[in-house]
Amino acid sequence: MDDALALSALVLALSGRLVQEIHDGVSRQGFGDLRPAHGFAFVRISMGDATTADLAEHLGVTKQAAAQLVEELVRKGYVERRPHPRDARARLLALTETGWAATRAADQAARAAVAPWRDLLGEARFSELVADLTLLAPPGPIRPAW
Amino acid sequence: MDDALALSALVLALSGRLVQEIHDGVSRQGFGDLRPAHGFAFVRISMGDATTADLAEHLGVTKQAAAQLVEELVRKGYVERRPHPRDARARLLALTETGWAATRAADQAARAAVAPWRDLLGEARFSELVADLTLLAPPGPIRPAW
DNA sequence: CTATATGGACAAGGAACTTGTCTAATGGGG
DNA sequence: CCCCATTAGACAAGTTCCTTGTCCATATAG
Repeated sequence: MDDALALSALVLALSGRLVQEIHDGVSRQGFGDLRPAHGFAFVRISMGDATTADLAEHLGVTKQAAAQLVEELVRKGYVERRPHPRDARARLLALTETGWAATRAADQAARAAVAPWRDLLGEARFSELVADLTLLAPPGPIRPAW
Repeated sequence: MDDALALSALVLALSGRLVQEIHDGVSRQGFGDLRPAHGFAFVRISMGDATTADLAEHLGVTKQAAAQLVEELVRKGYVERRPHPRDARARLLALTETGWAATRAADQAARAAVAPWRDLLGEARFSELVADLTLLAPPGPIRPAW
């Protein structure tokens, strides 16, 4: 009956370790100046058509906080600001080649972190796990901390 | 093949929403002055025999940061410092009755957040999910952010 | 054309963490 | 029994990241 309480603890524990391992993997691949929160910004920016205000809503922070984060990512060479085709106020955000490289590094680290799970569970249970979590997945943006 | 990448995103998304829902539930039950990070401190303190240094290691922060967090929780009435029976330097941390009440509120919020998952998956798949995640669960402390 | 809303910049403040230093107590090895 | 390296915790200062508040330029509805 208290599966429910245990399950919430398991998800939190698993997520915490996953964040840590992805961050470590990204750092080891030469992107030591990125923190977990940056990854969530990359997710939104790589989707395209993102302004700073869009990013703020995606991350669940104020637009000033998003603007500071963008400024940092631009300064470090991961993101560039391009003019918006239909709105002279706005700037479209885009990943630079370095930004895409960091994204690939994060993806690789995420795959490496999850790979042992496939071995532990076996192929069948692993696929079921993916299917189950897909059912439970929230519709909204991916907010929290990696 | 890219189940692995999808799975890591799913775990992060699920964890993020879980943290948010637990925090909201705890706030609604009258503990609006607690933040997600406090919950992880409560986990360690409720296990007993915790000093500030123990707490720091559990949370993965410096002992100064842990000391500030303890000071805040003491000031708000959730935690008390008791003399250590065998070490005059150290102080044992313990939850007050208010601290236990907050812990119960968090447990209830966690159960409420997970309850819909049981309905979505059905009893059999839900039990399998708990079993699978138990296999994958890291041995160490529950670190991250709720 | 005017009124309101929106994207973004600028500035100041606050919350939570860090590093650095200090004192007092502990506990192992001579 | 006594050093002395180690450890628990307090105190102080600095950094980082986020907030609130304000402003301007542009967009859009009526």
